[in-house]
Amino acid sequence: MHPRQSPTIDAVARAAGVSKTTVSHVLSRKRPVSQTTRNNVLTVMAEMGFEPNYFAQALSADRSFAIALIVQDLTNPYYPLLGRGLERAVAEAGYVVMLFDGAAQAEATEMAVRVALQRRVDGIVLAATVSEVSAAELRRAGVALAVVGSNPTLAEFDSVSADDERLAADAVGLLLGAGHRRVATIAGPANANPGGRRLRGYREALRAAGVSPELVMVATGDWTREGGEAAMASLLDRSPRPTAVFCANDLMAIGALDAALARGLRAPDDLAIVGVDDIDAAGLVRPSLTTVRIPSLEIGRTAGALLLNRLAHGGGAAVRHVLIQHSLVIRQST
Amino acid sequence: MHPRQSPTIDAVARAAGVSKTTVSHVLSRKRPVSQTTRNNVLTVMAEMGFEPNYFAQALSADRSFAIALIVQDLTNPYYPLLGRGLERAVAEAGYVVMLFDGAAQAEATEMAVRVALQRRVDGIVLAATVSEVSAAELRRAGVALAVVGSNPTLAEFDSVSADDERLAADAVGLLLGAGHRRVATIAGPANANPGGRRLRGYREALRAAGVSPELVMVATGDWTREGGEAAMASLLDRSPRPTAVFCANDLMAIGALDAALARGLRAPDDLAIVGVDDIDAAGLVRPSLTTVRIPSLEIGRTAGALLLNRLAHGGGAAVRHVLIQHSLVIRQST
DNA sequence: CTGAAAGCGCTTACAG
DNA sequence: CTGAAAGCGCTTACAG
Repeated sequence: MHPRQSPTIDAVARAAGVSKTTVSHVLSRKRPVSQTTRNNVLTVMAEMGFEPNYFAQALSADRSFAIALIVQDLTNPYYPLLGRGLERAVAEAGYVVMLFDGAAQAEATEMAVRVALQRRVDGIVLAATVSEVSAAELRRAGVALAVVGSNPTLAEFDSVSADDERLAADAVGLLLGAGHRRVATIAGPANANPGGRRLRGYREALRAAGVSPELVMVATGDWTREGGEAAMASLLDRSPRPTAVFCANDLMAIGALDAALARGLRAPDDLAIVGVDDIDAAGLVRPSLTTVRIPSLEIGRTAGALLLNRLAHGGGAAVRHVLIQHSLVIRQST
Repeated sequence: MHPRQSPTIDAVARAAGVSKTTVSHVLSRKRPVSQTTRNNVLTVMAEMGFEPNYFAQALSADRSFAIALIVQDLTNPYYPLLGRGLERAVAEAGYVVMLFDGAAQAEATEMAVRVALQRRVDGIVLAATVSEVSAAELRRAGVALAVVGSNPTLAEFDSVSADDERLAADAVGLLLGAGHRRVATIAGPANANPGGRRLRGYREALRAAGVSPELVMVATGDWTREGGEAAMASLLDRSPRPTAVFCANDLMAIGALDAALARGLRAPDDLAIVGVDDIDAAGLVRPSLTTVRIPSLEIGRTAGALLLNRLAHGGGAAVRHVLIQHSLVIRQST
C-alpha cells in the first residue's frame, strides 16, 4: 500500500536527534528554533527527501488549500482563460484548482457541487447555473464561494461579472445607431446567470429608443453554436424578418452567421450581427464578428482574489459584487 | 477554525449506539453488518448530515483519488476537450482532476509536477514537455503516469498519442498528390513531444516520394497562432517560395494563413495549407482549413483509462503505448 | 455480527 | 529554545 514510503516527520526527528515538535516548527516557522537546530533539521530533511504529508496537514488544519472551479462548458473558449486567470491568482497563495466541467447539464452541476464539498475544498468558483438543491447545499456548507456572472439566487455570495444589462444595451445601441429598427436577440437561457440580464438590457435599450414593442423579437439558445443556429433559423422564419441580431454570446453569434449564410443572407448587408465575449473565433470567422469583449482572464483572476480575501478574513468580510469593464470590438458583421 | 463542524463517525456511532468500527463498516461495506444495525446507522447518518472526512480517509488509505492534468496551454482548444474526456473517464471511479495550465513555460511545468506530487495525487496526465529534473522526480515518486504524445524520455510510462509520423506523412502525401513539390513544414519545437515525430514524418514522406532534399523547407513555431505567422513569414522570404505547407497544428496553420494573406497570397491557389488537430476554428476560418483530425476527447478518455488500469493493477501491469486513429478532413485550404 | 485500541502523519496547547 | 502527549477523523488487524 505504501510503495515508496516517503520519510515522516518522526523519521526526520529521530535522524536529527530532536522531537517531532521541533521538526514541525522548523517547517511551519510558528515558533522560534535555534539556528543550529534548524540548520541541522533542514539538512536532514534534504538528505532524506522529506516532504510533509499533505493529508495529515489538511486533516489537522481542516483546510485543503484547494479551490473548485465549476464551469458550464470548458469547450467554450471563454472558460479556459477564466481558468487560467483563477489558477494564477490562487497558485501563489498555495492553492490548487480542481476542475469540474460539463455543468451545462443540471445533474452534472449538482454532482460537481457535491463532490467539491466532499473533498472539502476551501472555496468554489461557480461559473454555471445551479439548482435550488445545490444552492441550499452551498449555503449550509459555508464554503467560500465566488459566483461568476450575477446570480440573484446567490446574491449573498461574492461575485464577478460583466455589467450584463449595460453591455447588452451598448451592443443594441450600436445596432440602433446604424439605423436598424427590427433588432432581434438570441438570448441565453432566461432563468440562468447572465442570460436574463442581457435580455433585459436588450429590451430596455429598445424601449428607451422608442422602438415599438411589437418589434421586440426574442429567440433563446443554449450558448452553443448549434443553439444559435437553430434560434437564428426561427427568427428568419418570421416576417418581416429582423435586420439585425444581438446574440448573447459569440458562439451563438457564429451559429447565427451559419444560419444566415444557409439562407443566402450576408452580414452585414442583409443582416447585422453582434456577439458577446470576443473569443478568438470571433476574429476568425468571415465576416469577422463585431462583439462585446469581456476579459475572461481578468474575471478568473478576480474570482480568485475574492476567494483569497474571504478565506483570509473569514465570513466577516462584506460581500462584494465586482463588475468588470467590457468594450465594443467593431468588426465586419455590423 | 471548524466553523460548521460536520458530524464525525464518532458522533454517529454514539447517536446510533454502536461502535465507530461498525459505522466505518457500513460506510465501506468491507465486512457484513446486520440489516437492522445498518439501517439504523444509515438513518442516523442521514439525519445528522454525516459526510466522511476526506482527509482522514486519504491519510489512512494513503490515496488521494485525485489525478493531476498538466497541460501546455489550456487556451489551445485541443486541451479542453482532452480534459473533458479525462474527467469523464475518471469521475465514475471516484477520482477528481486537478488542473495545471501554462506548462508552456518550463518552470511552470516543473512547478506543476512538484505541486502535484506534494498533493500526493494518485496519477498524472502529462500533456506537456518536461525537463529532465521533472522526469527524474516523476520516476522517483513512482506515481501512475500517462503521457500524452509520445515522449522518448518517458517511454517507461503509459502513453496515448496519435500516430504522429504517419499523420504527418498522410498530410504531406495529400499535398504531394495534388502535384506540389515545394512542400514546406512549420514544425513544433523539435525537442518536444509530437513536434519531432511530425517533422520526421514530413521528411520521410518527401524522401519516399523522391523529392529533392534541397526542397525540404523547415521553419519552427511554438504551437501558437503568432508562432505560425512568424514561421510562415520566414518561409515566404525564401525564393523560390514553397507552394504548400504542412503545419504541425491548426493554430500555427491559422497563423500561416494570416501571414500568407498579409502578402496577398490566397489559399489554396497561391499556397496550399494543411494543419493538424481539427479544432473548431479550422472550420471557421476562410478559406476553411484542411487538417488532420485528432480526437482529443478520446485521447483524454484513454489517458484516464490507462491511469485507472494502472492504479488498479499496481506497477505490475505492462506498459502500454496506445495510438489513436487520425483522419483527414479536406476543406478549402488545399 | 460487533468492539476496543492502535495507527496513519501531522499540529498544538501545555509544561519546563 | 525544546519536548511529551493529546488530538484531527478515519481504517483495520485482533479478539470475541
